[in-house]
Amino acid sequence: MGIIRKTESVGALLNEFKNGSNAISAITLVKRLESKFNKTTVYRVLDKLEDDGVLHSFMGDKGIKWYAKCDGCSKSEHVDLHPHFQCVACGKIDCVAVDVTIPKIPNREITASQILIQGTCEGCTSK
Amino acid sequence: MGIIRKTESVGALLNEFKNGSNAISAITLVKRLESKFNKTTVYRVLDKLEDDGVLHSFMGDKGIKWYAKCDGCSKSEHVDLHPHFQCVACGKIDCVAVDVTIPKIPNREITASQILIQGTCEGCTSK
DNA sequence: TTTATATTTGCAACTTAGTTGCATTTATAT
DNA sequence: ATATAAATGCAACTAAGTTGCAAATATAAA
Repeated sequence: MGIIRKTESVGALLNEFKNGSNAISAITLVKRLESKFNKTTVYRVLDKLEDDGVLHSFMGDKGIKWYAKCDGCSKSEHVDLHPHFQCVACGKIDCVAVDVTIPKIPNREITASQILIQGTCEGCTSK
Repeated sequence: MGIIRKTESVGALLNEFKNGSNAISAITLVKRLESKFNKTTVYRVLDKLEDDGVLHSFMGDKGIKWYAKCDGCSKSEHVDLHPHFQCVACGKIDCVAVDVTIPKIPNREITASQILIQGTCEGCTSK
């Protein structure tokens, strides 16, 4: 069950994702907003925004949950099968629009894939 | 720093990975061996076996750590950049030997990739 | 074979990320 | 204006994994 009411917390979270295609970890959002909202609320609103197809989530390298704005997702269908890129130097993750072809695997039916590409981002390479 | 002594715990853990290319989650190993070894020991030995290139680890879907036997890894170089397949029905994960080509991304230097392919395995499809 | 010593182990306590139950508050339709 | 379902805050909890330290043990040296 997604968002039903337009509350302050929903606005605040959407605002965090307003600009940029960067992903933000759940725990980062909890910390950023902890003066205004309880962490339970943050986790719950993130959950609902994902249900609604507004955000999508995925697991980062250290077992923590990240969220990013959906592009072309709807309540009924999440098309966020794009890879994510994590800079091993600064830790930032963003969505990348490249297509990665997953080959068929004998005797398996593939329905989804989680691809985390790791390396160094532009800012960190030049340092 | 990898394994230095051949202790009972090392033997027990290696034994768990003896047959099959299946991955086993750290927490599963902790539970399987909890009558014989402390969980701290299990986590530490897994760590060392990874250092030695005997096992490799990766993150599963729910933020938990999985281990599998390395194939062609050494202490100095882990070549375990192969994808893993997780059955969404039974939860089992194994290493798959397919090659997935990660395209170059502008302004990023790619050093590694974590690919988790999800779907249904043979056993679960036929049910 | 004994001894010295560094490695390994167990234990308890801790950490981090996230979840749950429940009472209170609040947005929205009537 | 009010009823009511949804949203929130709080505290307590869970699950996976980590840390510090004292005790035990594998291995090399004598």
